[in-house]
This record gives sequence, C-alpha cells and structure tokens, in this order.
Amino acid sequence: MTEEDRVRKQKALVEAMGRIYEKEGLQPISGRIMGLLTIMDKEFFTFDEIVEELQISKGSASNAIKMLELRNVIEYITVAGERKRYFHIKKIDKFTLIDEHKQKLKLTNEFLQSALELKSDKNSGNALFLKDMIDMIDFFIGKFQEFKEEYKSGREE
Amino acid sequence: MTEEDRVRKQKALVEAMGRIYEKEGLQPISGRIMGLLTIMDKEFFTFDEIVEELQISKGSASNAIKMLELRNVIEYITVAGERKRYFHIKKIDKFTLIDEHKQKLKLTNEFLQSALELKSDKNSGNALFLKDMIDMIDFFIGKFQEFKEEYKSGREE
DNA sequence: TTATTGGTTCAGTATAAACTGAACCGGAAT
DNA sequence: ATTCCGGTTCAGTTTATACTGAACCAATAA
Repeated sequence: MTEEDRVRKQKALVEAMGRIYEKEGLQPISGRIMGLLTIMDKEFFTFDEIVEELQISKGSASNAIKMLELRNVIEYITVAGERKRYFHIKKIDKFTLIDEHKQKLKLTNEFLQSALELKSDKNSGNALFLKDMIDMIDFFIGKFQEFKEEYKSGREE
Repeated sequence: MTEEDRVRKQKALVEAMGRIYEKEGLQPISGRIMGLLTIMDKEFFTFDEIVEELQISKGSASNAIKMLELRNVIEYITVAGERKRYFHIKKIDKFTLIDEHKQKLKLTNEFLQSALELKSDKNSGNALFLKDMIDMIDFFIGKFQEFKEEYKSGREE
C-alpha cells in the first residue's frame, strides 16, 4: 500500500466515523472531527486545520468542538506566545465505552420495570416475558463490575 | 393508583417507547406500536385498533408494521372465518438484546482495528490508545458467551 | 488606530425522514 | 354487480436538524 493509499483510507475512515456518530444521533461533523484526531497520524489539530481538512464552515467547527468538549472526549493544549488551540483526543478511561453500554442496559431495565409494574395481571404472557427479560438483563449488568476487575487484575500481573 | 391512572401511565410509556426507538434511528411509530403490544394489558391488536389507539394514518401503520415484521419482533395470528390479523409481540430469545450489544462492540472493534492498521507509527500515543481499547473490548466480547452459559445454567438448577 | 488572528453567534437554507391522506387493490359478502 | 373489509402504495407535506456564511468580537500585532 502506497503512502497516498494509506492516507486516502484514513480519510475514508474519518468519513465513516461521521456516519457512526450520525447513527448515534450526534452530528456527523463531530464524528469526523473525532476521526481526524484519532485516525490520522497527526495527533494535534488547530481550529483552522480542522476547518481546512474537513472543508466545513467555521460555524460548524466551532459548534461541534464545543459539543465534543462538553462530552469530555477532546481537549486542547496551548503553546506559549500563541492564541491557537491544539486539539487532541482525551485518553479517557478505557472503560467509558463499556460503561455506556452498561448504562444503556440499566435504562432499558428501568423502563421494562415500569412497564411491568403497570400490568394489571402480573402473570399474563407479556408480564412474564418482561420479568424474564428484566431478570436476565440484571444478571448481565451485575457482570460488568466483575468483568472490569477481572480485566484490571489480569493486566497488572 | 386508580385504574384510569394506570392506563394513562401505560400510554405515557408507549409514547416514551416511541422516543426510544427514535433515538435508535427507527421510526417513532414503530416504537409506539411495540409499546402498545408490550405495555398495555391487551396483548393482541388488530390493524384498525393500532390505527385507532395511536391516532395514526393507515399508511404509517402499514409501513411500520411491515418493518417490525421484517425485524422479526412482532407476528400475528388469524382467526378462522376472519380476515383480520391479530398482532402481538414475538417472545424472542431473551438474549437478542444482549447479542445486539455484543454485535455493536464487535463493529466498534473492527473499526478501531482498521484505524490502527492504517497508523504509520504503531507506537504513537493514539496508536497505543487504540491498541489498549481494542484489547479490552476483545476481552469483554469474549466474556459474553461465558456469561450467557452461566446465566442459563443458573436458571436451570 | 487599524489590521489580523482565532475564533463565536445566529439567522437562514438545505436536506432528510416521518407521516398523512387519498387512491387503489384483492377477496368476501350482499 | 357492487359494496365492504382490511389493508398497501405512493405522491406530497411537515418537521427536525445539520450546516453555511456573514456579521461580530476580543486579543494581539503592526
């Protein structure tokens, strides 16, 4: 693979990351910025470089960057004597992604629980189905903490 | 809580389910139909009852129902001598939800892997971060099957 | 003091997707 | 033969939201 090829593929991944973000209900531009900062070889981008590389308006960049900062996934450094901000990804706790899945399962279960509580007949087919789901999901949620500790201790050895 | 209150709350949950589906990138109406079929006490709804209860057009109902059938989450029964279809939720394998999470993690990791492979310097800060994430997620994915079997055997006893 | 840099803000546009509603369709009943 | 039932199809409307671009601003440089 030529150098050029490699960079072209990296840029394709950046675009793909935009689509992934879009599916999650976030702005594609935010995803593309995250892509830039994680996928390209360069690890620090200024505001202007982001605007230039992604061919987006300054307004969009400003807006998306603000959002990413709020979500706590990017940050920036400054260099003495310069006003520019050099953005880079935050090397968050590895488990954040896993925790998000856990959180989603928790919300699902709270919802199912509410539904179950509102059933007039707790032994109807659907009520039993709900119970079954809730029980199983609870089990999995409980496994998350266990897993984390297992993983951590496995790496420390 | 009065009977009326209970039903009102059930209907609110049905609406909430629509919003959940929307967040997942699916049609809110599909979610509301799923809500009807899982949350309300009635467990079988005809096409017309769905249209009536949710106050939606026949077109929307037809479209959303088709989609839910394709996703394999609802089905219908018929009664001899009637043309109506009585829709109800499919009591799918409990683990479908969990499997979806697993699948999502797999896709995430494939993506991260592609990004890592395209790095010119596999020891750069971001490359190492990617490796770290991939390793952890892989470990976690591997645990899913284990968890499932543990759960199953736990219930059988 | 004026110009430049490095942005932010916001009104307006473009686009996509959900949803409606009306026309239509096949099969059964009258 | 035509009316009703239980839908499907599809063109057009509505709505949401991402994005643009131009005006603006504060800090620094000339």
